[in-house]
Amino acid sequence: MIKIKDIAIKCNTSIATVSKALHNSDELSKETIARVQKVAQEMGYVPNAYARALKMKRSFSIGIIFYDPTAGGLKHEYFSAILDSLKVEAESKGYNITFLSKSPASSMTYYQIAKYRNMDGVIVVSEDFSNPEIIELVNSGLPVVTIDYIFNSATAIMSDNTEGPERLVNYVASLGHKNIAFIHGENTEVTKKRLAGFYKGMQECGLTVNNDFLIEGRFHDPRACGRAAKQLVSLSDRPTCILCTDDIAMLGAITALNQSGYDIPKDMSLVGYDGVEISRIFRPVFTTYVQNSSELGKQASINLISRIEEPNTFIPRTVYVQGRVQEGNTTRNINK
Amino acid sequence: MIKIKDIAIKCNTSIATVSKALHNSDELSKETIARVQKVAQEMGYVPNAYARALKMKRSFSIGIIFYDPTAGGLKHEYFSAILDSLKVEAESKGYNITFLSKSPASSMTYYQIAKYRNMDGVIVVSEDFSNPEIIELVNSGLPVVTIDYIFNSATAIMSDNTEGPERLVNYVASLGHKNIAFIHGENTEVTKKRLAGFYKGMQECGLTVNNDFLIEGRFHDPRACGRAAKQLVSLSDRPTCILCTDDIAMLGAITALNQSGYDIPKDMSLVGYDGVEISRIFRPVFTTYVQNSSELGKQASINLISRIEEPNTFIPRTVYVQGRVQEGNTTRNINK
DNA sequence: ACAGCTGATTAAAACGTTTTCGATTTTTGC
DNA sequence: GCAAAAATCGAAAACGTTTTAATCAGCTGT
Repeated sequence: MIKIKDIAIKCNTSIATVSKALHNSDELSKETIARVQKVAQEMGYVPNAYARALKMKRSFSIGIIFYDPTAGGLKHEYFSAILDSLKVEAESKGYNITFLSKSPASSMTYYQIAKYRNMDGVIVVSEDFSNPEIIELVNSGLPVVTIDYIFNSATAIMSDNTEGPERLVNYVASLGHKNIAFIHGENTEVTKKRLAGFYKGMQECGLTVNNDFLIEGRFHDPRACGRAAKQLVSLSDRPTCILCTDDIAMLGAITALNQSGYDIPKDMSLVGYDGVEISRIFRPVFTTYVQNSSELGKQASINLISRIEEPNTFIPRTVYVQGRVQEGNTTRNINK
Repeated sequence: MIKIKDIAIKCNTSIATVSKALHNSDELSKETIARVQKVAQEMGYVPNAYARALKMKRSFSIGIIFYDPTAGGLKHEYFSAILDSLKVEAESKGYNITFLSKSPASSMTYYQIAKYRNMDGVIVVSEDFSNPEIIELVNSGLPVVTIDYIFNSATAIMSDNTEGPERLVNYVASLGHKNIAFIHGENTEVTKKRLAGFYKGMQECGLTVNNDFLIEGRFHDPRACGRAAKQLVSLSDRPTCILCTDDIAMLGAITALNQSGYDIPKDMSLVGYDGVEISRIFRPVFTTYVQNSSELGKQASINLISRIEEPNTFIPRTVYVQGRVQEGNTTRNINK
């Protein structure tokens, strides 16, 4: 392992000079810089990030906590997308990503682990923000950005759960649908926001919400959604379009309705949520609301890094990231 | 940031003693150890991994390279699973995971990045092992484990692509199928191995391979698989069971055959490959070969860590990880 | 009473950097 | 030609640890 000192010896100069040369310091002559850099190159010098971090008190690495006790299935795709974009953005600014995770070996808290590993900041994606360790971390003063949860002391990046249903309703209304059903998720924050968006959209389009058309399903549960869909089509006064809990659940609705002899979208229009891969691959392509998870990750990085690099101008803020309506073939234009 | 020196001062002792006390060194008296640890605890001391790594020349962190220029869709789920299990295993041994990735900012190679960040070892998951940087890394002497590719200088963890089709054939043969078709992928290493497994399985079951039943599709391409499936059912002498390229592709076969009025599995048995989430969620549940990607990740960690910790006893080896047949409902027992 | 132990502690070097500040040389202005 | 200013360089401290080797006090057995 060749180090700065070795270069200094070979160049007949001091380590201070080598360090400066490698950083193109302007208090050195052009010639020295060139000479040192050439030798460094020839000797195959690679700097040592840890020594550097120790001195500079900056590691240029940001930690990511992905705490999901339930390890929910769909989460993987969502998290992958966030991780990917977050990584790309951070790397483009010279930061790298390391996982912060509790090892059974030591009993450090998340905050301690972050400190231990000299993280410049942390991005938290969690299912459970009431975890005391997460709270400790957020309040520790270490730069933190949370995704899909708002602490008032940290910046939060939120996927917008109201705008989605609102826009979907507007879209299907524009196709001529008036009797629109909504198979929504369990009673959670997300569900509340989506319902609010649904009502908002209906109102905007001058449509009235039929309470029989509002059914509670379960997130990512195709069978619950299939049952609910069957229930809806069995109504004497039936809807022409059903917004499903999410794309995975919608698969159940498609299967159930197909088995009952309904063609999608001829006999019933179906709308999903999330825009997972399967919604694009499946035929017919799903009409759905594509969560912009890449943007979530990107925003998380951008905001965390600016928090790190400009600590004085920092005020915690909340960034809402919008998705887009994917106009697929599971919805029929009934205007024609 | 409180450090060892602060504890030493408070304890009226030397930093050497504190360091030893924190490591329960047996050259210290029980009393000193207890006293120091108590004070450290009270002062909220957290060690500094970088300083430690600098001195010990061990960082207890392992790098992971995920190089996938095509960013293929399915890859996400596969990679997530590997990453997850690899992480868990490494963490349980006190290692953490950091992403090694090329930042546009600097022009370091993967090897240099690994060195720069003091990685103890690296796990490589790549689509393209001919990349010169990957080769440089593997030959650098740094502990490396590759997944799904064999270099003779490093340990490789392989998912078995021959055993899968072989077992699937055996399974469907046990259900009474004799005329088995195989929609295979493009002409790649993986396809060659899977075809070999297919032939092997057929032979074991005393079945003959009908060349009309061998069709080239494309990985993860539902439409190609759908077309191939239609072609197969249009044959006068048609198969009773079709092995599809993979689960995603199989979705296309299901759709295509459903549209042509075929019921799965009554009129045609279908078999997938990979065992992705959708194969479990979809109804009917897919009969498929579940790749044991968790085991891949786990083995990668185990082997890398033993390579790191016992460098003398190291010999590069290849570990094959088997999957299992998921007996779903897309295959019919035609014995009955 | 003394050589030799044992057990507990610590001083100091080292890991590979960055950076401050002083020293030395060169250039500038007049 | 000389003082002042500018340019260039280097010594040394610091970042937070671990570890080797040395010190020191208190015992042992003769």
